[in-house]
Amino acid sequence: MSYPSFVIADDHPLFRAALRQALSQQWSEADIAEVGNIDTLLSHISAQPDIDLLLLDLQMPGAQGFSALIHLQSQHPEIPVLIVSASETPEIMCRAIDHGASGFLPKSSSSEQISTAVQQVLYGKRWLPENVRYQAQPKGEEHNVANVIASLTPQQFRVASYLVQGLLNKQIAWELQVTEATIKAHITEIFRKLGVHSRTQAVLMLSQLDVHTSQASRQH
Amino acid sequence: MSYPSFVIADDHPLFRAALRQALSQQWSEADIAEVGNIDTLLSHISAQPDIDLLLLDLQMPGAQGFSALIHLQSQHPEIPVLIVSASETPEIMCRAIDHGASGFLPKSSSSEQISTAVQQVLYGKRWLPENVRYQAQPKGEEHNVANVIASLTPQQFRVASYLVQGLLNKQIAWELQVTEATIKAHITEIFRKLGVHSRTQAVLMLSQLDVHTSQASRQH
DNA sequence: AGGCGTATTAGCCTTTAGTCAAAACTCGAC
DNA sequence: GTCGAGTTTTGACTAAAGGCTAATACGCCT
Repeated sequence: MSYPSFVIADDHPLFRAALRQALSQQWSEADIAEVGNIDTLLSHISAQPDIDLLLLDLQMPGAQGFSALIHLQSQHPEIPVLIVSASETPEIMCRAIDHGASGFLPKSSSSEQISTAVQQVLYGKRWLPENVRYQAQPKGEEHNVANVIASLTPQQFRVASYLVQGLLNKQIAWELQVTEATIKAHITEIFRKLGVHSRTQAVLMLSQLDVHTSQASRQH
Repeated sequence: MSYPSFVIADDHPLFRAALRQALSQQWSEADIAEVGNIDTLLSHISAQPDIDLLLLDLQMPGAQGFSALIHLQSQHPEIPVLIVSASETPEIMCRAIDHGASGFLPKSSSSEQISTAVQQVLYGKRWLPENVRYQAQPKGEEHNVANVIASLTPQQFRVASYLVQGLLNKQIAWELQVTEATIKAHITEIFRKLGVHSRTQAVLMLSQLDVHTSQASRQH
């Protein structure tokens, strides 16, 4: 692994650049890719599955909360994921670990801490901030919803992501460049897997996995 | 102003470095200071009040929300402040302007957009992202979801409660012993007060305030 | 080759959602 | 009392959602 391959998934170009800078100091020959949304991330992984570490932001356009992490773990369980997030609460960190992340890195970390964390995760170890110790979260309804999310196909997952952002079928169709009929077919299948019979109930279930920060739903 | 003086106030060392990088590309001779908390910022301003522009993060330890901005504006109204925040909602941007900020820059901005914004603010102009137009907040200070809920009439609140449980209009009508048309009228009014245009977006907003009690959505 | 799952789309139909204008009902103020 | 603002209610109308069947295409596996 003398030339590690990294992927940085974050919607802030400046922060991506900063992460790249921190990584390239330690691994000068690394292959570092940057993506700004989930769609691009999924496409990139499909085209180039040989990834040593994915640095993933929890708050990204196209995926609320842990849904992207869960989906990635089911589709590509061999890729280690280091969550990089502005959230600092131990609860969110442990939930990320529960959903398959290899580590959690607050965005307030210094360049040195980032290097340390990445190195630990590359060695196969788990990493959390010094003051946090892992503690399994009580598993309840969230676990069931997580299983459903893991069972969604990639395209179904994209549709679900837009669905839980409050978009209309017509808008989702435009975003994914398909017709509305296709979206309806996917949504019907998502309902079946979730065990619900209306859009509202689906949104309520999926939004359980949201990291409850302070984000308003998208306006259009 | 051939040698402008900047102050970057953000609690993320990596992001501070990225901002410094973006600024020094345009203003190679600039005097750029970095602070990571409000106390240091206030001390720095006292010692060195000759500042051309302050780039201020809204989420900083020592000052929740707009309090730091308000305080700075009252103590040093002559210092232009460009808010740099992860928040992307037009409402927060306009509230920042209302509290005296000279501009608002989402953290998702590119290096070029940052240069443009800083330049505009240095020229004394106001700056907002392209797709956002300034609009004074009509509802006074706080227009959050809690306030909207407080403004609902009793019947509207009942409808909202059933709405956020995933019930269909028909089911709500049955529960409240009125016709479906009545429920629809109430829901339209709830949308207006929430500022949304679809049931899904309303549910997303209202469920933000849900305590983690009755998670399971009701089935028919 | 054939089978299997995924993705896409169409057409047709029913149900649900959402807007608008307009009644009817409350309840305190004058 | 009655005036009026706010609330509650309703039907008519338009848009969106959702079920159903069926067809095409792509890749993957044995």
